[in-house]
Amino acid sequence: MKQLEASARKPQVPVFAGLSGELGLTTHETVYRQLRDRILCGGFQPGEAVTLRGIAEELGVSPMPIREAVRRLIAERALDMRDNRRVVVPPMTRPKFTQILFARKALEPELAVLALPRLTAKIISKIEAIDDGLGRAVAAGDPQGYMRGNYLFHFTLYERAAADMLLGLVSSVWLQFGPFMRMAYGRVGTTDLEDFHEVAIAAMKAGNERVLRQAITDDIEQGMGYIGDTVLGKRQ
Amino acid sequence: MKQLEASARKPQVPVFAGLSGELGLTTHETVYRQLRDRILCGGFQPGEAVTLRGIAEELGVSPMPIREAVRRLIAERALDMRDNRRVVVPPMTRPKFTQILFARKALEPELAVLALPRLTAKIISKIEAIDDGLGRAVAAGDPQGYMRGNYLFHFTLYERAAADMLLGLVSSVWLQFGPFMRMAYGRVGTTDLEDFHEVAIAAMKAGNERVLRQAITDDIEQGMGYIGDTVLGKRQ
DNA sequence: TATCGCCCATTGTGATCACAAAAATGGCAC
DNA sequence: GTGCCATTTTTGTGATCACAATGGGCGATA
Repeated sequence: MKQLEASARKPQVPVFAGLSGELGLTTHETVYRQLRDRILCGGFQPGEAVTLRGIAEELGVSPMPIREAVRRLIAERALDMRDNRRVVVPPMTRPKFTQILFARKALEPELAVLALPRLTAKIISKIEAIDDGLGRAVAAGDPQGYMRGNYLFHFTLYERAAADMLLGLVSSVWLQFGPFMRMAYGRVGTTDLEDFHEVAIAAMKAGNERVLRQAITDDIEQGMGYIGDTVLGKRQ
Repeated sequence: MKQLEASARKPQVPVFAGLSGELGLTTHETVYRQLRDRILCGGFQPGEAVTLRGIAEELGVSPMPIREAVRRLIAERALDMRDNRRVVVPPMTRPKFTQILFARKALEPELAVLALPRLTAKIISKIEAIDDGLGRAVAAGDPQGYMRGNYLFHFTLYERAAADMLLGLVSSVWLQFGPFMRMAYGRVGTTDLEDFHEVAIAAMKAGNERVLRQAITDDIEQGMGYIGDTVLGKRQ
């Protein structure tokens, strides 16, 4: 069973209304967002193969928009195309992990500091609400909820920096370690971690640049250290 | 006149032998590299519209591989798709310029330092040869030759770092200011600039990490400052 | 002459088909 | 039972067609 009846060509409207309520989006844009969300929240396993026709059938569209969405994710290094033209969720390696850690520490604290003077009380309380939900997800043992909350916490802040170009770089970096957060947080509890998010929120309220920068840096080092130790083994 | 005779379907071999001698490459990969090279070397003007069918006819292939190549370049922010679905070479803005400068200074010196212990005498002399050619291009008033040489100088070094993930980020950054180097270097002579490449090469030979890091940083600041002042006007 | 509205060309999007290569499968010999 | 080769299936790639929307150009009207 393909989608619909086949042979009768579907009306090729550029608006995709089948999956999400958002109108005005192209099909491949919707597909892209779905795949991206799944990667960021741990919906794929590292090493898992991704086939165009497979995703196409799963989402009920033709392989064409899948091709474009996957091609885009490959460009962002969220997916990897092997020499045999097979598309897979790339595995983590120690060198790659080291580079990701460096890039995060080099870019994200700056984004946070750029956002700081542009924060409003409303945005800060929104971030606080996200952090509360994150805490509940941890307590409930819900790794995907935790990952989504963590992502939203950081990017709700970073988006306020109005620095699209840097945000794009950081998004690409996050897409590359998404599947490994899942591996790390899926198997162990996370309640024993010190919460630098609280420190960061306090710094936002106080408008303290130095403390915010340090809190984000600490959060990155702690989170990535935890992921690295769990997935790749203790640092040598 | 389309490509070949049309109506007679072309044999859809995944190997593209029409444009470059490199075999084993898909058509969209070849197209991607061509477009990318043109962007990096100033073959496009900022604001210039890029149409799928236009490029397709120009290169003598169907619009399909163009779609994938353009989609990839959009993901790397080398091209921009407007709301009207028109694809253009994105213009430069002061905020974007500031972000690019920050990202370059945050990432490229590190790549150079990572490459340093992995450099061989052969690689260094290759980089020296590139720098010589670059000097000749400047003397000959050949902006595209200068841009290509400058690109090769930096990336021949960076590639030795064996840090693919960081290299990908930096590549994306370069793709975003490529068209503006052209605007800057196309209209004014570049002979009055101090040559930090020489300093960098000396540091490579001496294995001096600190000097190399500083030389790359200086080169970035000088080059970007020149581009910024020329294209965007003096800094306010 | 200036401006508004209509028509047509252009362009991106999605679907479908054809093809080649790689992977998976099955059968046959030993 | 095991290993190897031929066949089948799966998968990415490229081409072509159909469609909707945007944009430009032309003519009519005030």
